[in-house]
Amino acid sequence: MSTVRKNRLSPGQLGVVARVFGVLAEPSRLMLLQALRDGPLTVTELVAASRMKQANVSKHLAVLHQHHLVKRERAGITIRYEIADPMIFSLCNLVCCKMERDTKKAAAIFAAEI
Amino acid sequence: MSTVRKNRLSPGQLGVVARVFGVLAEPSRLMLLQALRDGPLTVTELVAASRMKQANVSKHLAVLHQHHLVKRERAGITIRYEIADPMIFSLCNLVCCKMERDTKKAAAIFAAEI
DNA sequence: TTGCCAGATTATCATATAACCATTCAGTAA
DNA sequence: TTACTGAATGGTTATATGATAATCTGGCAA
Repeated sequence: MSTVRKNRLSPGQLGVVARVFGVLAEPSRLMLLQALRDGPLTVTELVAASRMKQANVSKHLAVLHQHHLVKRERAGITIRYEIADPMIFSLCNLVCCKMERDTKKAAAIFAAEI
Repeated sequence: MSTVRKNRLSPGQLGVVARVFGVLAEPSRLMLLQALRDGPLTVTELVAASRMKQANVSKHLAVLHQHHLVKRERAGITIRYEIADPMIFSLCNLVCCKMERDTKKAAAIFAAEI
C-alpha cells in the first residue's frame, strides 16, 4: 500500500484525484452525504432531508455513485443509498479542523489588533 | 477541539468546506501544491515546473493563497510560495489510498487510461 | 391489462471558471 | 528619473456544471 506517499503523481493521477475533490466540492452533495451518516436512506427520504427537488437529488446521487462514494440497493420499489467509504468523513474532518484553526488564528489576529 | 466531529454542519459551513474541496478540484493546482512539497519556490520556478503560462500560475496561486493553502513571502524582487498547511497532503493521501482500493476492483479501466 | 408511485433521464437556462492574451503594477538597478 | 524584470490583473472566449421542469422507466397492486 501507499505507493503514492513518496512519489509524485502523474498528470493523469492528479486528474483523478482532482475529480474526487470535485465531487465533494458541492454543498448539496455534502449535505446528502451528511444525511447518510447515520445509515441508509431512500431517495424520497433524502429529498425530504435536503429540501432539494427530486431530479436534483437523483442527479447528485448519480454523481456520488459514479465515484463510488455511495452504494445503492433495491428494497422493493424503493432504492436505499448508503455511504460506500467512511474515508469521506475523515476528509471532511480534516477540512473542518483546518477551518477551526484558521478561524482561531483570524480571531487571535483580530483580538491582537484591538 | 473537534466540535465538528459529532454535530451536523450548517448549510453555511458546508459551503465553506465545499469551497476548500473546490480549490483542490483542479489538477493544475494540485500540481503546484505537489511541486511545493519539498520546499518553497518562486513563481518563475513554478512556471517552469508546471509548464503553465505565468498568468495562469499566478491566478491559481492567488486562489490557493486566498484559501490559506499556501503562504507567500517576498524575497527581494521575487516571491516565494510555500505550503501553509501540511494537512493538504493528508487529504491527498486519503484520496490516493481510496483510488488504490477502487483501482484494485477495476484495474483494467484505470490501466487503460494511463 | 391499467393505474400509481419511486426514481432516473432529458432539455434548457444560468452561472461559474479555466486558459489565453495583453496590460499593468511593483521592486531593483543604472 | 528611466529601463528592466517578476508577478498580478482585466477582458474575452470556451467549457463545465447546477437548478428546474417535464418526461420517461420500471416495479407493484388492483
